[in-house]
Parts: sequence; C-alpha cells; structure tokens
Amino acid sequence: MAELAHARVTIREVADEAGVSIATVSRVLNGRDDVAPETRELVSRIIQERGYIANRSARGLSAGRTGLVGVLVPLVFPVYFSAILSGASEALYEHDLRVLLSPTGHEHDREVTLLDRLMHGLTDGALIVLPEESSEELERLLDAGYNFVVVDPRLRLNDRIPSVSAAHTSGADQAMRHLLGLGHRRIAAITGPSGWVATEDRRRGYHAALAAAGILPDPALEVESDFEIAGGADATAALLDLPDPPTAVFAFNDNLAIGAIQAARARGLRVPEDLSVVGFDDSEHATIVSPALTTVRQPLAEMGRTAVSLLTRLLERQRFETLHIELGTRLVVRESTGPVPAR
Amino acid sequence: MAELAHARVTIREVADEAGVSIATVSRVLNGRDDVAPETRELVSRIIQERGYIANRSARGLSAGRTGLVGVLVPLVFPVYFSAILSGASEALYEHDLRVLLSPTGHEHDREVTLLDRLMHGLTDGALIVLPEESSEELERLLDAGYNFVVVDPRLRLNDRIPSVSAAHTSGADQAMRHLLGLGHRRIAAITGPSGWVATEDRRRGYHAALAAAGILPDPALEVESDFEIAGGADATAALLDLPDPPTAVFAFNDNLAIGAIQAARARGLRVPEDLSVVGFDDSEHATIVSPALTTVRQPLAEMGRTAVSLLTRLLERQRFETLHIELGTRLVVRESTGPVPAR
DNA sequence: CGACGGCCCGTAAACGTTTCCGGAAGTTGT
DNA sequence: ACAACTTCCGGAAACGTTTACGGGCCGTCG
Repeated sequence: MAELAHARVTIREVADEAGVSIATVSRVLNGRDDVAPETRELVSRIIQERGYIANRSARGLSAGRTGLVGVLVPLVFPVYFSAILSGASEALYEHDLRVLLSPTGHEHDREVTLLDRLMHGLTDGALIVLPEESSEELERLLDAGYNFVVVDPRLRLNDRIPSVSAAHTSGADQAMRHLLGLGHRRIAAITGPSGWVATEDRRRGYHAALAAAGILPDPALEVESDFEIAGGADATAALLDLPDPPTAVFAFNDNLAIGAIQAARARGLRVPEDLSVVGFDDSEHATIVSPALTTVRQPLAEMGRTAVSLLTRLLERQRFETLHIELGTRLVVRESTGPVPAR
Repeated sequence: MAELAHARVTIREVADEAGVSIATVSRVLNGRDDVAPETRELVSRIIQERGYIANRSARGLSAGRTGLVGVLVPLVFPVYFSAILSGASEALYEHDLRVLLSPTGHEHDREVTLLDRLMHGLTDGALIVLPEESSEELERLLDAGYNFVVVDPRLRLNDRIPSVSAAHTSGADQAMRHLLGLGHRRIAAITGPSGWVATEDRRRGYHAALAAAGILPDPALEVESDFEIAGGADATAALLDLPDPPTAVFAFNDNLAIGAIQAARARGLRVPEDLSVVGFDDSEHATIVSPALTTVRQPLAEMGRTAVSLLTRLLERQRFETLHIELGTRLVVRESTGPVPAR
C-alpha cells in the first residue's frame, strides 16, 4: 500500500514507534556502537519499514557535515572534463557522497564566488579541475580550513596544495621517442598556452627527447596554440608553409592533433604517409577519427577517482605521506604515425 | 586585512553589527519588501563588508527549500548526456540553483534509491534524463508531490508527467527524404532498442517516408541495435552481406553511423560513393569523423535548458499551458551521403 | 557488601535560518 | 482628537538532526 502519507517521516516518528528516544535512533543511523544489539535491530527494522531517510539539511546543520562535495570544472561538455567528472562522480557515489556540480565557464570570478559559497556550509570539500586561481588564492582557501584537491593544475602550485596530475613529461618523451624511432628528425610541436603546467611539462619532454637524439630544436617548429581543433589546423597550416616543413607533428592534445590531420588533408597530404601526427590525451575522439590517432594516454577517469580518494582521506583528517599524486601516461600507437617519407 | 577569523560569520553577527534583529537581516537577504530603504542599505553594506554568506543547510531546514536540483543521468561521459547536462547546468546556474549530479549507471534500482534520497529534503526538484522508471513509478513520484521533469523519455509516459524531448519522427522523415531525393531506394535502418520512444518514433518517420515514396519496407533492411559504435558496425556488416544490399543506411544515432562507416571501410567500400550513411544526434563526433556525418541535429543543450525552465516554473507553482515540450530537429547535410551508385 | 566501572540510553542544547505574530510609531481620515 | 491603517521591525517558535552530559542498571572486584 504505502499510502504516501507524505508528511515525511522524521526521526521523531521512528523513535516513537520504536519506543526509544531520538538520540538512540540517531545513534543507530550513524552506526555508533553504544546501542544494544536488539535495540539496534528493532530500530533498523522500523527505519526500513517506514522508509525513513534522514533530512540532509538538518544533518548538515547539526553535524556540520553535509555529505556533499563540490566539483568545479571549467565546462561540462568537453570530453576531457567529462571523463574526469565521470570518474570522480562514480567514486564519490561509492563513498556515499553526493556531487555538487559547478561549471565555472573558465571564469575566474565565477569560480571564486562559487568556491566561496561551497565553503559556507554547502559542501564538505571540493575537487577543483583546472583551477583558474593562483597558488596564493588556493593557499588562502587551505588556510581557511577548507578541504579540496586540485585535479590537473593549470599553474604550478605550492606544495601544501593537494593535487593529482598526469605524467606530462614522460608522456611527451614517449611520444617523441616513437617519432624519432620512425626516423623523423624535423618534428614540430603544437603546444598549449604557455605557462600552463601541461604545456611546459610536455614541452620539457619534447626538448629532452630532441636533445637525447642530438637534435637542435628549431624555434620555427614550435608553435603555441589553444588546445582546440581549429587552433591545431591553423598551426599546422603555418607549419606546412615553412620552407623546410616538418615530417611529423607532436600535438599537445588530441584536439590539436585532429586539427593537424584536417589541415594536412586539406592540402592533399596523407596521414601518416606524408605527415605523422601524434596527440595527447587519448580522448574518445582519438579512436573515431581516421586515421585513428597515435596518442599519449592520460588516465582521466582514474585521475578523478584518485582525487576523490585523496579528498576523502583529507576529510577524515588522516595524516599523509604525499599530497601530490602523478598518474602515469603511456603511448598508444595507432594509425596516424608512420616512417619518415623518403624525400 | 580580512584576517580569516574563520569562525564563519552568521546572521547573528551581521544583525548585531547593524543593530537590528536577525529577522530583519533575513528579510533583506530574501528581498522582502517590508524593510525601510535605509535599513536595507545599511544591512546590505554590512553583509558585503563581512562577506556574509547564508548557510544553505540552515536555510534548507528552516524554509524547506534547498536551492539544489538533482540531475539524474545514466552516465556522465557519453557526449549525448554531457551535452544535455551542460545546457542544464548552465541554465540552473543562471537561476541561482545548484546542480546535484547523480549518475545512475543505467541501473533501475540505483535510480530509484537516488530519487528517494533526493526527494527527502535534499533537493527541491529534479531533472531525469532517459529515466529507467516506468510511467507508473514516475506518477507515484508526482503524487508524492515531488517536482521533476523528464528529458528524453525512454518509454512512453503518462500525460501528467512533464517532459521535454526532440522531434524524432520529423527528423527521421527529413533524413529519409534526403536519401530518397538522392535516388536511394534500398535504404536500411539501424535502429536503437525497440520499445524506446526514440527508436519507435524514428522508425515511424522511416516507414512514413518510405511509404510516401511508394516503397514497400523490406524487413531484412531493418536491424535493431544498441546505439553503440560496435553495434553499428556489426549491423552494417550483416546488412552488406545481404544478397541485395542497401545503398544507404539510416542509423538511428551518430554512434551507429560511425560504426557503419567503419564497417563499410573495413570491406573496402567508400562512403559516400558506395554507401551513403546518415546519423541522428549531430553530436560532436559527427564533425570530426571522416567523412563528416550527414545527420539529424537534436538540440541537446537546448533540451537541458528547456527542462530547467519547465522545472523552475513548476517550482514556482505556476499553472501550465503544456507539460510537454518537443524541440525541433533538422537535417544537417555533410559528406557522408551522396547519389545512389550506378550499378 | 559497598564501591566502582561499563554498558545503554534519555534529556536537552545546539546548529543558523525563516517566518508568524504582534507591537510601536507614524499617517490618514473624520 | 480619536480611530483605523500602514510601515517597519523584534521576539520567538520551528525546522530535524547530532552529540555532550549524566544517570540507571548490572556485574565485578576487593
């Protein structure tokens, strides 16, 4: 029947029906151990029967914990962010925490305001993906006693700030060795915005691999872009116009790589026969584009999950070995790279 | 200085500093009109200065409204859902509502449990994308007084249930007319799971267009699949093995279409020269795959936004002209379709 | 046999708001 | 000059929990 008597059932009713006080009900609710087994059993049964569910607001107010975790992402849509979000929300669900999703639209002010609100009794902590804030601003949050972990920091952060990121440099190195191994010598790089950790670390790998192969980097082969498809296409077009064009391009993410393929195709070049392209991310796009992208895999969902486990330990006030986790990357070879063309 | 005195500032402190009661502060906070202009001004200034932010839990407990809206999606990652989520969260932000994201993993029980919790004081209402529940279960929610709107109903729903969807039939019709106009006569359909609204309505458009062109539908050309790439590839492979294979396939979503292209290419067929393919959704994938997909555009983000505006009106207890909104679809012609090949 | 310690459990205070009710002061109408 | 409204604001209850504190009961130990 369950006649929807919908004055929602409160702890009071459960207590009355069980013939105990609300304190006792609360205790069984929270798994405290100072309740007699048979009492616990009785109360549990009634909770079950009446379909009682604790009011989160009341709990939040009283206990200071809300069971909500804010997740700040620049945007929801791009696969890059939704992959992280997906991993994070799954992990959060397993910890019985709810996700308060907050897209910041890449706007610094909006992110600050949002965080401000989140701190104030709305959430227990937060995941901040690709934050707009400076290290100082983030430290301030930390000092205010707020729990959060940064995923994929945009700028270099102070050591005190918990973060999880990917092994950019090693990934870039793997990509370059692959290209070098195929005989390429003129390898261009299409980077992301300079100053970003992801850009600079990958750039470091690019240079290191070049140096290890005894190749002097040519500044003309290094062009800065914006991690978008169109940017990748433009950059590639410029690169191909060079008097001595590259035989391979290392794009710093998959979008750029896709743009590179489009630009190459636009001027009749075949990939990989005439131009090799390697990306970074291994987003879903990498497998559906053709030729399928050779790219460096970042474990995005895993990064989300890892951030959650860091955060939950933070929430439980555990002591830490390390606040910084760097997840490994590895090259996935598909169809967009091949031996250097014979001249 | 803002010395982070971080005993967080409460309404009490603001009231004391302004020399008024907390009731008055609450009134200016909520924009009530029974406050003298200069008092309002004074209080507002102090709120500003002290950086006061209302505690949501307390507000939720006292006022019964939390400012949170649950968004239930099967999964976060697939572009289809993240596009809807993106539109919805943007719109929710504009209404000063926060998003409580709940991925259900396509599991009926999990969705039910989640909804149960959401109802109980956690949220003011919800958006349910592609719900797992039957119409009856949803009606029960409605009767319990919970506010929600369904986005892209999976099954046919009772009229009382607010929903927003896309014009499946018309979209399918447009796709078919395009193919028919190119001279195709043997046009296969790769459908989604039968019983789903999206599948059945698109199937209706498929049949209607065929009928209008005086073509008898061939059951062999209609194969059911699962909206995934691999499914599309398998279905297409089977179709191409037919004694009299189709010259065009109408895939009921972009994933299926991408699978179709892959399968065609796998056996050396060119798209669109040897086989035309049209998809449905116009997801981001449609533009990066090659050849770029001719597909029916569904305004996914717009559906999210629309659902939010429906929900907010529901929350304000407004009376309604209509509870069902169907957003238009339109064919986007790109490169995956062409004239029927000469035999 | 009395004191002490554990186990269970109830009482009540607190959490920070919103909102109902009513009262003081000021305004208008007669 | 008095009644009847308005306008503005304060007091206090209520929202549904968690948790500190203390007390009754029982068993154990000296």
